[in-house]
Amino acid sequence: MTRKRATLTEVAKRAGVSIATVSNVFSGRKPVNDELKKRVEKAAKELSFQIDRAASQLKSGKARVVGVLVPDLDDTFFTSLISRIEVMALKDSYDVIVASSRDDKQLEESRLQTLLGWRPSGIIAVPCSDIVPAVLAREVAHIPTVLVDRVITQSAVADTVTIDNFEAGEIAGRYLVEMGHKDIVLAASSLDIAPIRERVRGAVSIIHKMSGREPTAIELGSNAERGAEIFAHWLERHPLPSAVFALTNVTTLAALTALARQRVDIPEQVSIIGFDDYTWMSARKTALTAIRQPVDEIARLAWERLQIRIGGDVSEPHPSILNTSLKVRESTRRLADPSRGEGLKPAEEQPGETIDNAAKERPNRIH
Amino acid sequence: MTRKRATLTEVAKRAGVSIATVSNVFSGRKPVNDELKKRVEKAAKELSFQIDRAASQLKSGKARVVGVLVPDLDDTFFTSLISRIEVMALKDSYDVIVASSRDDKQLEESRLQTLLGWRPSGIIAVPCSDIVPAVLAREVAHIPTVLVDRVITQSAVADTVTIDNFEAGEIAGRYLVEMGHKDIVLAASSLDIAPIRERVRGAVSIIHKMSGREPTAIELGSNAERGAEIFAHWLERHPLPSAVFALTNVTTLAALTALARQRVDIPEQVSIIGFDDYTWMSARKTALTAIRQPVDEIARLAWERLQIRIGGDVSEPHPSILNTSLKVRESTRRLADPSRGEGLKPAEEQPGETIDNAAKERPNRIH
DNA sequence: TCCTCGCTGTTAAACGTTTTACAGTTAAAC
DNA sequence: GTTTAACTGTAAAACGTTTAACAGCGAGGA
Repeated sequence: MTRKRATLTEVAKRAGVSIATVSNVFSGRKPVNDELKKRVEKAAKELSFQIDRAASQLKSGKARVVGVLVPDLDDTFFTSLISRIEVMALKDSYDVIVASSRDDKQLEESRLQTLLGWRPSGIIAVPCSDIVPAVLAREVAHIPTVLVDRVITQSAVADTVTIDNFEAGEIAGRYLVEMGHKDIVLAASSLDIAPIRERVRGAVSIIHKMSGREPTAIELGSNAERGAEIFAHWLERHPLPSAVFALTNVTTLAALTALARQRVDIPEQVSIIGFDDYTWMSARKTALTAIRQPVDEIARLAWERLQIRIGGDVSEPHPSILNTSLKVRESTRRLADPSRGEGLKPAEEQPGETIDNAAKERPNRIH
Repeated sequence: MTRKRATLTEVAKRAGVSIATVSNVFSGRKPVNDELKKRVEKAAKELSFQIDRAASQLKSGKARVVGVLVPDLDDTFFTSLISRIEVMALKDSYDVIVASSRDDKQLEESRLQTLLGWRPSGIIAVPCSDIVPAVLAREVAHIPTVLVDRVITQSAVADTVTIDNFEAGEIAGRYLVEMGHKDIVLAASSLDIAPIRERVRGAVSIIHKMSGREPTAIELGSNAERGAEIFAHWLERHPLPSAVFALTNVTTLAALTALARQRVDIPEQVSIIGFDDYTWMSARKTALTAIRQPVDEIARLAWERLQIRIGGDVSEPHPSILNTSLKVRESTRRLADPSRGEGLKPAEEQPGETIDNAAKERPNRIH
């Protein structure tokens, strides 16, 4: 199986040049005579030679890898983030090492530690809790780091890219109240997660301000199936709310599953706003109205920040905060007479219409 | 930013031992006196030292990385594969480098080439077409390789893990015919992909055998949105079929989206069988009946084969073929009188019931 | 003609580990 | 009391690159 791979030396010998020349041909650091270059390339091809990254990295100290850590590789939000990061990484010829912390603080530390062993050019991490991993906090001065999504912007020790979670809560809350909803349930994953708390705060505050009511927040965890059970259980012992606002894509799934199991009609009996924007949300008779996170933008910005840091920038940690938008589709119904709890039309807006807050001031926005 | 990281030598100096001892403490290859070990560990912690993988790998030749190549990091099937592989990799303390070929044969080659540059312990690849990437074909003798999913088992140059695609087609086809469906559409991604052709073959053959009818196969590509448009367009110029069998998770989404846009009721007007089994499929009023691929099993087997090869096994390429099952839920309706094309009950089986072919002979099955 | 310069190519010294061969020390065996 | 064996620790040689430093050699300027 393992006939040893060709080395610089062998290629050099075969092409009748020094190893430095071969190295130059591959790295392009110094010009090489055309005729020699041809010979080297021929020899390399014949031996199917390829630079050994370990050796290259050891000597040069440069890595051309980034480590990406996420809390869950089964969560579409994180994988779509990874997908986009991989695209930009390729463009700048970096490779990507992925690791999942599985929402486990301890595993997070150890995964980060091994990631660091690669001496990567940088780390993009979605922490699994508010508190920045100790490894990262310690190492942040030595390695470019960007924290994404689950972060408290204020206290950050590194660059961050997040959405305006409070505003996301507000947008959904406002829309729901405007549609006449009063009895609203907030389907959170876990209130231990700062961004989730922010979304709740945003929704609660605007709902209270506009309607004087207090929405109910329930925690469904970060597993859809279990979340569905919890929610179903909750539904059994409470009167049907008129609307549900799911705060993550997983709780969206959980709520939808529970509602479907109990044969609750959407939006006739219960309106719902989901979180994140995925194809399956439109692949239904009553397409889902949802808060859309700008995943592309998040990934782009994270990569941009990382490159800036790799480039040697040592300025203060830079927080980027992006805005979400509401994709209005068909899962929220207008209640004609709020007090009666009954209405006519499913939704006023055109399906597909977007209520975008893009025009509003974007604090800390790059450019 | 980049104060240099501590090295073995520095730790050794601080602990007052030789670098060999420090190395032994970390690798555990040779026993080290407890008192010394303590000293070394203390020194290491103080310097927040961590073995440099590049150096380690260069010297030892062992990598503890595997490269994983998939055609699309936005496709849940592939990411769930990666998720499971990452779990097993961690268990055996390997790291995972991911790369996407974006269904581009040329990119596939180059991604594979760079992957190889890491001198990984092995490669797990989902090729983007039938023909095995040239790099891999050339290198397969030197590096443990497992090909997954999109593979022609017979001609494989390396270990393969696939599902029985023909059988998957048969299962769905048989079920549909048994439910009284005759006018069936096969929503394929691309007939250039061997497994898809097999699924089509399986469905066509059994449908023909049982009902004498020929289903129509249409190609929707591997992008859900575009697929939806193509299918919508097709629907406009053809009479409604009584059932759709979607052959991939993306075409499932595409078909569902198109059907929803045209306000077609499922299963009243059209029955549908999807592919793959994801949470969103159950998170709907009429939960989706679908062919389930055993993703866990696929990942487990792929990893197992890889480990066997890494262990030095040089026997003939080993094909593993897994069986799929039909998750019967609510999206297929029984047609009472096939000729009339109208029926009564949505489905005979209990929702959630599984028609499993597990008991059948499993060719080439491990164990 | 001599000197300098630009252009290419080479030599050789690292980079931070792993690992072999060896040395020293103590315990067990005879 | 000597020999052996069992343990631990160390010195030093790689691993395959990158990258100074340097060398050879025409050409152009003085």
